[in-house]
Amino acid sequence: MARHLITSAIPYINGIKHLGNLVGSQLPADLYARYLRARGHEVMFICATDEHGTPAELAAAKAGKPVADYCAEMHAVQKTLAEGFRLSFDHFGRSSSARNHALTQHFARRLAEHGLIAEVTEQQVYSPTDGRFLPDRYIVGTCPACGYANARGDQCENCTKQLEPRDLINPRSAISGATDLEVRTTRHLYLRQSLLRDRLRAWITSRTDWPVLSTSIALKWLDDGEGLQDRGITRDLTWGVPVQFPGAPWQGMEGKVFYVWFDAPIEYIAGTAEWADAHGLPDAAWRRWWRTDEGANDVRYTQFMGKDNVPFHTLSFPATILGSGEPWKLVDYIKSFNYLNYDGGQFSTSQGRGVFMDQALALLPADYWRWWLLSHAPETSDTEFTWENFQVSVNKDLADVLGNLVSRVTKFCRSKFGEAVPAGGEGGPREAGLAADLAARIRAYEGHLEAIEVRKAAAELRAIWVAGNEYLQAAAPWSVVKTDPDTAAAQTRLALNLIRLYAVLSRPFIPDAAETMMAALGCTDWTWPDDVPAALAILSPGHAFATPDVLFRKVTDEERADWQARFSGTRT
RNA sequence: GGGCCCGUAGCUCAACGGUCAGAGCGGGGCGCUCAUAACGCCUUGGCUGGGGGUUCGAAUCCCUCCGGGCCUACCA
Repeated sequence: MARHLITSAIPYINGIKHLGNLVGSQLPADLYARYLRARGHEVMFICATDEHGTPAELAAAKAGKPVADYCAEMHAVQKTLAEGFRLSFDHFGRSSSARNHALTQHFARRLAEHGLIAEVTEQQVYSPTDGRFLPDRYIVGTCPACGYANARGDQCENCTKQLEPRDLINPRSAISGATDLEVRTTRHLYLRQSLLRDRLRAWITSRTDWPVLSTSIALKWLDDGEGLQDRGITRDLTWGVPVQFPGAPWQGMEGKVFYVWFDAPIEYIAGTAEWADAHGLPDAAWRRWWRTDEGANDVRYTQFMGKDNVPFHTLSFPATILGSGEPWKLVDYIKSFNYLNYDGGQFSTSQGRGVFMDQALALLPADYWRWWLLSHAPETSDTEFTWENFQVSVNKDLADVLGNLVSRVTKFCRSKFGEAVPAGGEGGPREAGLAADLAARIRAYEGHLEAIEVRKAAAELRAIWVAGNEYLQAAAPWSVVKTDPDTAAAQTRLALNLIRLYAVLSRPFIPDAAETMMAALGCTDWTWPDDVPAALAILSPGHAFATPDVLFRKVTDEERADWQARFSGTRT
């Protein structure tokens, strides 16, 4: 038994996430966590909401609510949706928690003590009308290169030219439209991560087993141009972790908070502390996951994230950890994902394009989405969601291959032997062959899950389901029963045990259906099939079962067309 | 502008520089009748984006062009 710490990139607070967000971190992290638990490992799976930053403040203002209230409400919404998708977090925390405030301030102080914090005075655009400093992209104006009227201060979306806010003609606030912008002097803390460049490079180049997506992005940031740049870690905002606090090694930082990307990854640690608090456990309970001097030496830490998050997890956060000089656990493996596109374009939270988590659950149960998303996870390149593909995949894999298998076996048994595992007969070469075939496939399935090869694992699981149908077709108990009832009974007994085996194996992907299968069999034995022949004999003669309802229904052409039309525009 | 990733069958994807480039879906045929008109078997289908090069051997390595995507440090 090993100990696994798993974190998913924490979803931003300003709204409900779409399926692309889900498949890019939380869902594959859940698959991995569920698999490792099934194998008997000790798992700590942490996620949270990322609640700070300008967009949260603006979203709250738009909703007409205090930002703290808005975040609390949206956290509750996201927590409910996570539960709806059966994301098995040990704790779903909040980056605004007291724990994260304390830890973020702790790390900042430690970094300062090691000479890794610089105070920098700089000029930034301020909008008196909005009462806030404006990030570059919140300043819009006419592009000096192409004349596009709504170019952003960081880049013109029309001609893709990189811009500075001062380049814009007739600049105005993207929030209020105000034009009375002024440049003000402000002072900020910078993380001197350039000083850690060599240590970071040594660490990253030693991670030879990471996906190329993870390492190539990190190396580019380390070596591009003048190399890794120092990074501002504070902002002039009100909602966040205060920079000025008792014991802070700097002065005059009132009214400033830490940058969201500084405090967000620290929430992985703080979220584990929140977990301990929620269970009334002492600090040692969470520190044994994070402090290598307090028991975390044998922990394997895996992070899941979309490719846009990679720089922060390979550079900024490790710089924080390394720079602290304290024995905090560094990540062992970073699994990063490309993007899921929607019907020829991108999913977009800001534009309301695509299918969002709440909408998806209103259409179909979580397992349908989990299966499609995981079996099509964008591991090597961006992947496209289309309704046709979704319909075909769900109907064929879930309804026909797995669901119908459960149905044909239980109904056949009910009609010929009654609703109990039949006695009599014994297996022969065909049954031994099936067990051997399944054993080989299960070992391959385990290998793919341990390597977090999500699509390959899904394909192998499907092949395992298919093997059941192949066996039934070859054994043909519906024919055998006419002349040799004992042999048919043995075949049926094996087939019923196959359902139990499939419930165990499928649970990481489709937890609800797995529970339904197991419940129908009146069984609670979720033991992982290390010994396949033994696993195929757990349900013994006389064990009663119930013929379940349709496990997965099919998506009709009418529904597909309806959904396609309904989700073709933007969310209102 | 710079960097990275991707381009393989109608579709979604596989293939440590090494048997004939493989699966699933779709198409065609056969079988079965227990089952959600479900299942199984067979079959169809590719100049691996174009062009050059390295090599005994290239989907794989190098160059170049074309197409798509992402990042480029103040959105997160």
